[in-house]
Amino acid sequence: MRAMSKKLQQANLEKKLRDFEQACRSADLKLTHQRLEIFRELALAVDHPSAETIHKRLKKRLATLSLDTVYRTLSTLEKHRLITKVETVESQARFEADMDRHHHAICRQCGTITDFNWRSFDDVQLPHEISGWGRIDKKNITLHGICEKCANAGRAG
Amino acid sequence: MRAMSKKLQQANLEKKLRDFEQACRSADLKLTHQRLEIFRELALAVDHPSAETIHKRLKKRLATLSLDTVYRTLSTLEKHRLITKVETVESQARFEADMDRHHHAICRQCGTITDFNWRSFDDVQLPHEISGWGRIDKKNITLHGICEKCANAGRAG
DNA sequence: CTAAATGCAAAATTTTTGCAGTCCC
DNA sequence: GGGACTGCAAAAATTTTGCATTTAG
Repeated sequence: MRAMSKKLQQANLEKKLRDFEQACRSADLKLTHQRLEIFRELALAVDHPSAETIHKRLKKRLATLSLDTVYRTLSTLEKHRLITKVETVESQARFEADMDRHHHAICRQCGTITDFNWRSFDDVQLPHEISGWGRIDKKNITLHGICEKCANAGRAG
Repeated sequence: MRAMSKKLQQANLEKKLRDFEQACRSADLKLTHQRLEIFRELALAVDHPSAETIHKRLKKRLATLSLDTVYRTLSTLEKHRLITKVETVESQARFEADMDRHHHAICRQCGTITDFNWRSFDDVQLPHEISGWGRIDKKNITLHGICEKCANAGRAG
């Protein structure tokens, strides 16, 4: 849902990686090979992968990478607010490296999570009913439904 | 966040239970003691409990109730759209029996999930960016932050 | 009666942890 | 070199499943 040229995507990824390295230094996190690759994989992914999925994908390049390192790394990066855990209804946790304000649409058929922006919503005031609740850090929308691809596959097959 | 008199709450619960029994009959789900009590516990709860929490609470009254029955029952009721799994970032799944449109505020300190309504949001049109995504069944807002109670506790202690 | 539901036990899945060795700074 | 990080293995936490028995309709 976010059109972007290949060139721009590449530049974007490189900036993200530079920012990541900087953030690790500031936070006294060591820039290990595994850590860097896990972050890069997540920054590159558009499907909000789980720890297991990231591990599976990296195994091809990093044969010795262990699943518990992936878990530990994701947990560390989340603690330092360099990545986010996505709120879902699934049993496996899913992650993203995009820390800009955005929202999610989840297909309950194929599980794909798609990002979208909604600037006018981001700035709107919350209803009075919840105004006394406390300090709000984030307001996320999650759409649930059936994506176009699955809807068509259902009709076809 | 939803003020309601005790009397109204009681009448509400009774209606929910009647509707539940009716729905079970229509769906050919047997009205077992356990099933009824699990639903009642969830309908009564305001904190969106996990399977384990429901089990713990019911154990006092239903000493023989097993945790796997709670899991199985919640799964069955969710499949029949009589309850919902709440989207969270936690590892334990949390449930609710309130099937009316509403939204959630989650405290990342104490984990409490609070309901709120936002009718004007429910009717608003989605941004163009996501309009071609597919068929949308639900649009949920989740607020993340620190609830008033935890904020005060932090300041005090 | 009969199909569905329960309880028990065991397994599967997902995530976390202790420890010894390795690697970044 | 020293503390943080990794991999291994084992454990913990969460959820699911097979099967014999019980129960609602």
